[in-house]
Amino acid sequence: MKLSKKAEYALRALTCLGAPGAPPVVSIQEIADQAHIPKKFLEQVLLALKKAGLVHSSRGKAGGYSLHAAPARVTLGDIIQAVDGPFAPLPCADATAPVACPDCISLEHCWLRGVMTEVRQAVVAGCEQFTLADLCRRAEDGRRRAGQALMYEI
Amino acid sequence: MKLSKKAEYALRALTCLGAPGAPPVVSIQEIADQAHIPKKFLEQVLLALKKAGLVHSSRGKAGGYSLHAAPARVTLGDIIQAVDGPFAPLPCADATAPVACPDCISLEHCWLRGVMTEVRQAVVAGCEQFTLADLCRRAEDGRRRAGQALMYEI
DNA sequence: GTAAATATCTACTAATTCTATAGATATTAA
DNA sequence: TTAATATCTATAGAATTAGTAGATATTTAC
Repeated sequence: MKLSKKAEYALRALTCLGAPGAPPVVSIQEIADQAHIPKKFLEQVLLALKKAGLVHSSRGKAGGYSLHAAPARVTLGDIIQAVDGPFAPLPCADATAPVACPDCISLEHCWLRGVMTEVRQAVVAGCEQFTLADLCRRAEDGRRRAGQALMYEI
Repeated sequence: MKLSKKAEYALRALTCLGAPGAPPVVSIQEIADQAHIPKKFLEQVLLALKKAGLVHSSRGKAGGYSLHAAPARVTLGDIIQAVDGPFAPLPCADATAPVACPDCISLEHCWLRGVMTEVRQAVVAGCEQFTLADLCRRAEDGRRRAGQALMYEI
């Protein structure tokens, strides 16, 4: 029940790509600078986001990253799961590939499984109430209200 | 988003204490045997549960642990938080003692804070739908359906 | 009052996961 | 051909989690 750095960085990076006025392609270096994220670590994060289909990348000079999916159709849950793997309080309560827990009886008779499956669903629902579009809006609002420089001139 | 061993053991230990036919007091050793939990580790778990007021203990010969609160009034969330500490995706999104995150602007202007606060609430709600009484019922059902020996004769 | 069974406390070790860094390679545009 | 970029593999360091060890205090029964 703690947001990993990887997930936090993913959120910051994506809100950077989705900020009003952001250029169509942004390099790792620039994201790292804007969002204060260690560059080499950010690499890994972006790679995970790419693998999950959330961003698109282009190589070579003037290369970089851009949002792939529409911000309104990407949820907070999608982002977290892209970098941290699927939500699963227990191996047996995984949504798509449940595996019996080490010292549990069996998948069918594990009483914790049903409980944890419902907990997982609650978490997913809690994360699906926010879209990347929401996050970008909130991030921009936050910068405004803090009197901070906006990320990009618009 | 993973159930810690501590929390899992806490759940197993408490359902052991709350099982139908359970004696009024159960020793650490017996809980460890019944629930297959490393005894010394279980010690720490029970101490945390005691500190949180979920169990009562008595020392000396014939001492041991018993449930303190009514099982119907203890939620899954209470149990997890008793051993793992408060739910807080970020330090700034703690329910009772929010603290500004290391490299965030400020408590008031952090846009992630609002988001994570709502996520936390969703998690808490998901955990509050289950009471210890529910868990005990499910655990007993599970043992029955698995054709396992029941925990205590009734 | 002594022995045995119990909880409690403090400290430590081992294992795992998370965070971050390093360095080499591939790709692209100018 | 060069410079700027993404990509890949590996590893190091830090933090957290899981588990163990051993000494101490308390209570009951005899």
